Amino acid sequence: VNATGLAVPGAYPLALICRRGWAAELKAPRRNMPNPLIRKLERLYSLSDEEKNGVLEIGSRVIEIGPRQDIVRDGDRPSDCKLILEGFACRYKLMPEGKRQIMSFHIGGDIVDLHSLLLERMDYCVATVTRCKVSITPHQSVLELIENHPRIGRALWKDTLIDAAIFREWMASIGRRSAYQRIAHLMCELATRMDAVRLEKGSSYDWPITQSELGDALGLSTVHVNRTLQELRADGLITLRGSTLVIHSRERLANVGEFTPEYLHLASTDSAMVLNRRTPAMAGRAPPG
Amino acid sequence: VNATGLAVPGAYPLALICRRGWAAELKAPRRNMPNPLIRKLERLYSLSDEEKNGVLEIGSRVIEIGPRQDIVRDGDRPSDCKLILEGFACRYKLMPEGKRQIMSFHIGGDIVDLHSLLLERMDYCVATVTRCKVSITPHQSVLELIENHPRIGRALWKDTLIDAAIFREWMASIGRRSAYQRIAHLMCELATRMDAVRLEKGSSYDWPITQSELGDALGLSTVHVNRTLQELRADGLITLRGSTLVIHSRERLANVGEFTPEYLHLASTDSAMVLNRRTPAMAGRAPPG
DNA sequence: CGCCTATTTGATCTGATTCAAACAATGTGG
DNA sequence: CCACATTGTTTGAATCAGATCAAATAGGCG
Repeated sequence: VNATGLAVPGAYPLALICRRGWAAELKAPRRNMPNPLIRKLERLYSLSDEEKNGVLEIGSRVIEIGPRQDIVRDGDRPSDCKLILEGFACRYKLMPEGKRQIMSFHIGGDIVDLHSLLLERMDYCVATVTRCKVSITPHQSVLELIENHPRIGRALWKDTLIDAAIFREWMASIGRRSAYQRIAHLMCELATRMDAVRLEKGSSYDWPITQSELGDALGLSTVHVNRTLQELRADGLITLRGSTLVIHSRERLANVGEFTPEYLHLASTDSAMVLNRRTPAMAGRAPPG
Repeated sequence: VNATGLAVPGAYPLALICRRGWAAELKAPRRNMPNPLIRKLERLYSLSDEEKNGVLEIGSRVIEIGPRQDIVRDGDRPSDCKLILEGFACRYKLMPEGKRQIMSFHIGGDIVDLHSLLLERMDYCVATVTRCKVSITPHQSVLELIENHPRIGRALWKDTLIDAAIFREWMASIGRRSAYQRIAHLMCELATRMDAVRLEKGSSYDWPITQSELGDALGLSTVHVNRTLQELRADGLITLRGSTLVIHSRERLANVGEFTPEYLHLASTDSAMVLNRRTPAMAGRAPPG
């Protein structure tokens, strides 16, 4: 049952929120980890100390939510924003006849319903994929924060623009790439985004996404996802067992999936930043026909 | 040839821009028409006189661009924003092997590359569909404007959020609806948006989109679009001849395409509206839940 | 009129869906 | 620790929506 009082058929159960504490985690983080919102924002714009203090003063609370639970529902009118701290989540829409389209996957550092800050009514659902730790911040606090620190507002706006860029790339995938390419592309995207969070490039990744979720994300049937995954394995591109994905050659997989990271607008690809290389000369070029 | 100096194979020719005048059109509009940017913004938030004056002082220029010409290219780093005043435009991506995915269609009042205001590098192209009148405003001016009038920044942010909502709905269409439904859905969307601009609901619409463009927008082949259009005609849902679309029953077409207008977040569907209500005290605050 | 672009038609092929059932893994409670 | 339930993966067979290829029409326009 959502805010409108109507059941959403086929939706995941709504999360029973178990409160963990008020801001405690955020204000006194363990292991010298900076506040996750600050880390997120700093990947968009570097912040002044004053701005960072502004963020720290925000009253967020942290909750934990089990796997496959709805955090927000289509039609809801949330009064706070949710930031994923740990775990996997996704945004999706349910359509008549129970069809589902997953619109994006989210990992630590992603804000999943910033949409609701300016547009009151949700037009999609957000659900966890794995158990998640989620930080919840009242709209009121966010609005005050960006009122006092316009650059933070700018950073959040930028974040939603990157969101949109990812949607566009998915549209291209779903509309114009084969099943084989779509899966390869998605794997590259998520691997790249996970690399950006952990600040190093790996080849082994946490992959809690089921084949039916993959299908719903890529506009394919579960059966066909299964067979296509087998092809990818047979071609030596990946190993996927349990919930671990190993990418044997990132370059080959990217080639197959036509993946180029520009649309993610990671600092490293945009201009100056952390991660690895990238030849500026090649950036943004349409691949030669 | 784009900003990187490289040809984009398969792209439309880059617009040869014919300058029409500096701001003239915008400052002294004919027929008592308000400034189009103001009209656009007012559909998102109502503006104070001071804010309106701020908009009026902006130095925009108006240009005309012929049909099927690129306005901005993937990889470009524009230094201004483009607002469509008249005509049809679209955003698209080109992929290897010449495949194209159209991501959105645009009509008068739409800003097509607000993306570039905060993210320097374009990750998509913008092209005209028909001859267009386009207003061009330097980033610099827009940035100054929103610095002085934060609510205008908020309105623009909101606009990009609606953009993203439309992308999401398209993803759902392409990923999970049949060809028949996709076409019906797109027709409903555009009809609804055109109604919003002209402020009345009609049944006859300008439809300059070719079948091959339709296919590229919906992830279908031209041939299949053709046959599906014939089905829609045979079922008495539409008449499409020349560049005029007549929708015989909006309700039936919406049913077929599973179209509901909420995701467009038009003022009338979202409760917090523009023309009515709004007290100065509320300025900058989120609309009441 | 002739050129170019858009639409239409026909025939054929295939990537992907659907339905159904078996199998594997993981967890749960007794 | 096992029996059982649940959820996810795999397999096979039949079918279909939509793609592809190729060629014929129909419009629009200089």
